[in-house]
Amino acid sequence: MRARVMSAARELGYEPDLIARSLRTGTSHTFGFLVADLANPISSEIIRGAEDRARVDGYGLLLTNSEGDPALDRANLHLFLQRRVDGIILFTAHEGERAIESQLRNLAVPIVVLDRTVPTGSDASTVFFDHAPGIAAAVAHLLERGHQRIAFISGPADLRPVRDRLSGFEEAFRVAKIVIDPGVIRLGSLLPKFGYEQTVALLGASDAPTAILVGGNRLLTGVLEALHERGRIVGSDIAIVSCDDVDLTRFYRPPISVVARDTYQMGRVAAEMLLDRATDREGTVGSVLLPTWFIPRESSAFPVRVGG
Amino acid sequence: MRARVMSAARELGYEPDLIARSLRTGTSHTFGFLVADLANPISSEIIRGAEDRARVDGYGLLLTNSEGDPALDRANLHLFLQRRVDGIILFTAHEGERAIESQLRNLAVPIVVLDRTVPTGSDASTVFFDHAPGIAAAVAHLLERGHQRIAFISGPADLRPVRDRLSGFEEAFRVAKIVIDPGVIRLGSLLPKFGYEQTVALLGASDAPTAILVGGNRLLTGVLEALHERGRIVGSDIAIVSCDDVDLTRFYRPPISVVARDTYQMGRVAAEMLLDRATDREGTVGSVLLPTWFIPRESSAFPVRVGG
DNA sequence: TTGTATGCGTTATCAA
DNA sequence: TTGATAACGCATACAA
Repeated sequence: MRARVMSAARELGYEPDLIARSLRTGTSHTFGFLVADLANPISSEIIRGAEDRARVDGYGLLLTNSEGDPALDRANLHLFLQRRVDGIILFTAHEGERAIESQLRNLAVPIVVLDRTVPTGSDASTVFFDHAPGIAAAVAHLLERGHQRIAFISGPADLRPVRDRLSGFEEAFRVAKIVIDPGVIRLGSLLPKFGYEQTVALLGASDAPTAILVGGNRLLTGVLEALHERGRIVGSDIAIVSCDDVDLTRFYRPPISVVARDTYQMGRVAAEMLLDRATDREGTVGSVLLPTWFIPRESSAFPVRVGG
Repeated sequence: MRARVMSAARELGYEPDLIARSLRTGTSHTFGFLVADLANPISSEIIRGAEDRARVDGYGLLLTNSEGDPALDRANLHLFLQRRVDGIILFTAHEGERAIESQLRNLAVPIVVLDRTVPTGSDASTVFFDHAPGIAAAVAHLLERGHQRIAFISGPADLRPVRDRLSGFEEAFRVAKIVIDPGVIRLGSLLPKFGYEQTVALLGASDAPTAILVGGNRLLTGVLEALHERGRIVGSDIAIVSCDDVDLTRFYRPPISVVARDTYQMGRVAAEMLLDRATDREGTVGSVLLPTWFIPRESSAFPVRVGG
């Protein structure tokens, strides 16, 4: 009797309507993914990981890109809720946005926040990268080669990855028992323009650094542009270490040393955490810390000349 | 009377349920975006354009990545239909997939296919890049500098962008009244590995090319790897022209000439076409052709030595 | 096992 | 203008 219905359904080309099913069951089998900077290759990798993992369990990904605009973040988050997504992955540009934080407190659905600190009391899950050790290893590597003045260019000081990288930077100096000249620390923005400006400023100073640690993958292009303009040769005139192992760092001549991380895995883990909470498998709010590691390459291999 | 309801709604924190609305109205305000290679920066740019445009009209983007697997493409397409999306953007890895093509014939929703030929009789809209002129300009530029043996490495011959680029390549030689040695045309795959293998083979031949035209942005890393390995210097030992203006081509030393295109715009246009059909504004099946252009840089600037 | 009724939260229709 | 009611397509609960 059941078989007759099935065959009739096939004959008529019946397709279940997932929207009607969602209305009835209250589960949309969809996660919202809010990303602030889709142009960053890091973002696509995370999305790829999350989509791969979510798809296995039949979940789809609703993607929005806010281009770093907090108002858009807020609106998109609101839309996710109205669309009755079963979970949200948040990869915002800023931290401590009032409107977002209030959402994080009384949330109707599971949320995973990526590499951003969440306010105490919110029950959002988190996935962090452990930036400090990778950076510390990079700085130790530079110090070993005789660099004394190592500049650090990175984003706004209130952003968790920036704070984390800064603490790794400071830690390495502490271990080496060397005092940091605060003038070499340039925090402000993760955009290429900032990398360019700060590099120009650093090179122009009387006590120019012999090495630059670039704390953000998009900063690197700005830094390189400035170095090219001033005729500095990476890997002999100046040592460079960047963040994230992208095509540019791998295939630049000389290859550029980086602090690497597995962004695809971050996406997978985030989706996994949502699935654990969305389905029945005893999911709860949690936090995962993923490693970073230093990959030395030619851009920072040369020993610095003493006195130079 | 209406005002009283509104204020009560606000007081109770009422939020319309978009799923219920979808069930009733039959419109989900969602587009499905099927991409085959999310790891390609080109894909993210297209997605960014489409999402930006769709959002303005209140449409969301449901994203799936098939990693070039036709079976996944098919499954994802099917899921889109069950989810009652209002339109679909298709950016597949292959062309002429049986299962996909049959979907394209009797489609329930508007579809826009990106840079792939659709079977005659299907009423899918299309957005193409006009690859040939950009490539032809690049080849003309190389011929002017005295290059006689210009290799062309690109993807599978049945892929529209590859055919299109090949025809631009051939056209430039025809105009210059030079016969192409078929041995320099290497079609097969758009992946870095293929670029590496073919470059190694080309360099090893007795009549090695003096210039390589790289027909696909991901091929470039493989080509560069092979050149580095063999100690060839880009821009003096050999001329290089690649496709797509990405970070690597802009900041490589010397900067690499490229055939550029506006991928963000492709995304915008695709979303626009779907919106025209999804809403009432007289949308119909159409086709848009977007330009490509040649950007000469140092990697191909030097004149080739006569006889060399 | 098989059939029938109810409700999910909307929008649309029709009466009052 | 305002109010009551049906229907979108499914899943569930209950009756036959």
